[in-house]
Amino acid sequence: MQDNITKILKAIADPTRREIFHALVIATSALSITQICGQFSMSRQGVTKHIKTLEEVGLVDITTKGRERFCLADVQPLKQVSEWMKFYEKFWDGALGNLGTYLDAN
Amino acid sequence: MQDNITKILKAIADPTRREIFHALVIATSALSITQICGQFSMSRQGVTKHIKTLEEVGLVDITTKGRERFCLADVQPLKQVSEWMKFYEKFWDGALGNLGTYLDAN
DNA sequence: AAAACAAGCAACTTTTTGGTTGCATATTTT
DNA sequence: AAAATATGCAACCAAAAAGTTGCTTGTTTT
Repeated sequence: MQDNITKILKAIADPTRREIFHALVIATSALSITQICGQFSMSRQGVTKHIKTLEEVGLVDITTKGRERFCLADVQPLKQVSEWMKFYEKFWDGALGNLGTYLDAN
Repeated sequence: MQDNITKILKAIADPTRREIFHALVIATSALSITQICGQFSMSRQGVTKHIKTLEEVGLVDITTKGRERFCLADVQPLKQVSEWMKFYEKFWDGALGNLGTYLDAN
């Protein structure tokens, strides 16, 4: 299909998914699907789908406990984004950042 | 419409756009639309569209010179992504985000 | 055992996105 | 001035994504 960094970027490119992810990161404990859905105005299935795509890229881990499924955020995949950006950070301070800085540094 | 960070993330979530952006960042000078298109197998209009969305979020600056339009990469917008991620970097080292806390608590 | 609850699956609709082709316009070049 | 070049614009198409609703399955609770 597509490469990993693309999938991760697509996952966080959606505002609802960023909200869900954020809610999970700041949560003091794992949240069940229903608990998460309760925080959004859209349908349960809509939220569930978003959680699923987050899970697929590893930004959310899910553990089943009885009839409930508890979600936890995992920031690890973001490292790949960070890694991708690292190259461009070299150009942070060049006014319009093109090669100059890069050549100097290498 | 949508907020800025969302637009920037969507822009870089597409692999072709990341390629175009990268080509511009490492270019020694501004590249014309045709020069950029030459590097891709898809149609000129396809590439042009991608360049346009990159321009809309500020990742590419364009200057017209006669009948040509020259493109330069601008990494600045990526700072917003970096900024967004900063919050989550705090959790970089918790093995699985807050899973530890969760397991301990049960 | 029946009712209530948590959640998944599947089908379907709408919108967005990635990509195409054809045509128009302005600028060079010959 | 005619031909060639660089590009934009608009319409169109196909595939993917976002979101909905209805039904099913398993687990608790009463």
